[in-house]
Amino acid sequence: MLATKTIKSEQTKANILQTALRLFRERGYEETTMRAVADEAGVSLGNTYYYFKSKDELVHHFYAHIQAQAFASCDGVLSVETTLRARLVGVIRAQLAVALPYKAIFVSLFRIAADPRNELNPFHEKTAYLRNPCIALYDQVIAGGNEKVPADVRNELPYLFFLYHLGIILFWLYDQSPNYVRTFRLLELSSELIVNLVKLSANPLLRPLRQSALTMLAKLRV
Amino acid sequence: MLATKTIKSEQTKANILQTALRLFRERGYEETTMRAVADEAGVSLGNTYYYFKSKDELVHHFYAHIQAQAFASCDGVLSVETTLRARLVGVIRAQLAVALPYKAIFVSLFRIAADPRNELNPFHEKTAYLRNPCIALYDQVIAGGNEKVPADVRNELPYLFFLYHLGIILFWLYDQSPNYVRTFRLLELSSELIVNLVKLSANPLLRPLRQSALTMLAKLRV
DNA sequence: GTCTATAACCGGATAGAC
DNA sequence: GTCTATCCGGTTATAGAC
Repeated sequence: MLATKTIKSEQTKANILQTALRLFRERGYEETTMRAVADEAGVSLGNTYYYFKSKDELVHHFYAHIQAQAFASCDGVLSVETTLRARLVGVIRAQLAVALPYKAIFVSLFRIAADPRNELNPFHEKTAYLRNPCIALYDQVIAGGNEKVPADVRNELPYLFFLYHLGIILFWLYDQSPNYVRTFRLLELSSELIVNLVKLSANPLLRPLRQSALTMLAKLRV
Repeated sequence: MLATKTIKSEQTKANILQTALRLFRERGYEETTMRAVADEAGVSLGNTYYYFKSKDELVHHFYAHIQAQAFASCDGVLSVETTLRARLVGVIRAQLAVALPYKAIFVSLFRIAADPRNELNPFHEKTAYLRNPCIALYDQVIAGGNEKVPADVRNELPYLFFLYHLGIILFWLYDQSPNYVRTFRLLELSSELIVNLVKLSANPLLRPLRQSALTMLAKLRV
């Protein structure tokens, strides 16, 4: 009896989620009303809210799904590329590629995740489980590359690459160009700049600049 | 007769706006309902919409109000400071000082203004009336400073400073430290870094890096 | 033709009955 | 677990007063 009920509830929940994801895809996020999700899933509005306490929560399930795909795709890149730049660009490209078909939904999600008070923002402790693997990914990016990086810079780089990757995503969200050519252009050009800057950071001429940059990062660390 | 009516309507409009700004301050943006604005102003909901066709429009007035104050404050800075760094830091400090008492409102607005599709976002054409004077301000910052800047860099710098200033504000929105000490620390340290980078940009050794940076900016220009 | 007020719509979210 | 009924707030329609 209990088992039957549990199974049924899981089916209902899965049904609602699948319906919602389909409608998000077909109509976009804002155009998908909770009433429409309930109707199409063949349940009541109240029941939909019983399983998902907000419309946002439906989007977060979708987001988690995409994340898993993206990380799998990055593994492929890291096992092939050997230069720092190719690995960095490859990983970001792989993540973008997975997200690309769902841009409209990511834009909507950003609205929630950008809120500093929202526990889903990319710097909140509650999203550390998402952020830390991502930083670890950029550590792998550097570790497997064949460039030498000064030790002090090397320490900060994974987190800086994580920030860089957030920046690219931010740009993408605002990018209105066809096929997001501007985003990919930015990625190509800025990654070259960044990798060159990393290489140059070992140069004595840039030592004072490098020192004050590292000091700044140290002082801002929480 | 006509004049009387016009005057009365202007008073009504001003009354609604002042009430809205007060409530935004007291309760925040999302917590301020249009019904509350109407109630507190002693007019009907319909009348509020007669004068302001959306809640966003009230926000535009709020922005304009703050910017006018901020610019006045910046004038003082620009007539006193002579070095590029002091002018840059002074102008950003002045703007932050004006915005400081309204942080709660800015945070709640950010959730809306961060949305690329929302007309309140800082890159939207509907906010050009705020953005362009701001870029012009940073042009003044550079023009009145006694540092020499290579002409090609000089061209891009006002917009880059505008982006930098948005970055500082973004950091501020997330900053939970008492009196926003982290934001001011970031401002001090990063501005020094940036001004040093601008000075170094004239150095022949950095010419390739500078060139590719400028090329990137040119290619990304819409 | 300028202004004000009331009622209603829409969609996200909740309460409480069964 | 599921429903119906309802709230809530942004927005609109409309009717009419001056």
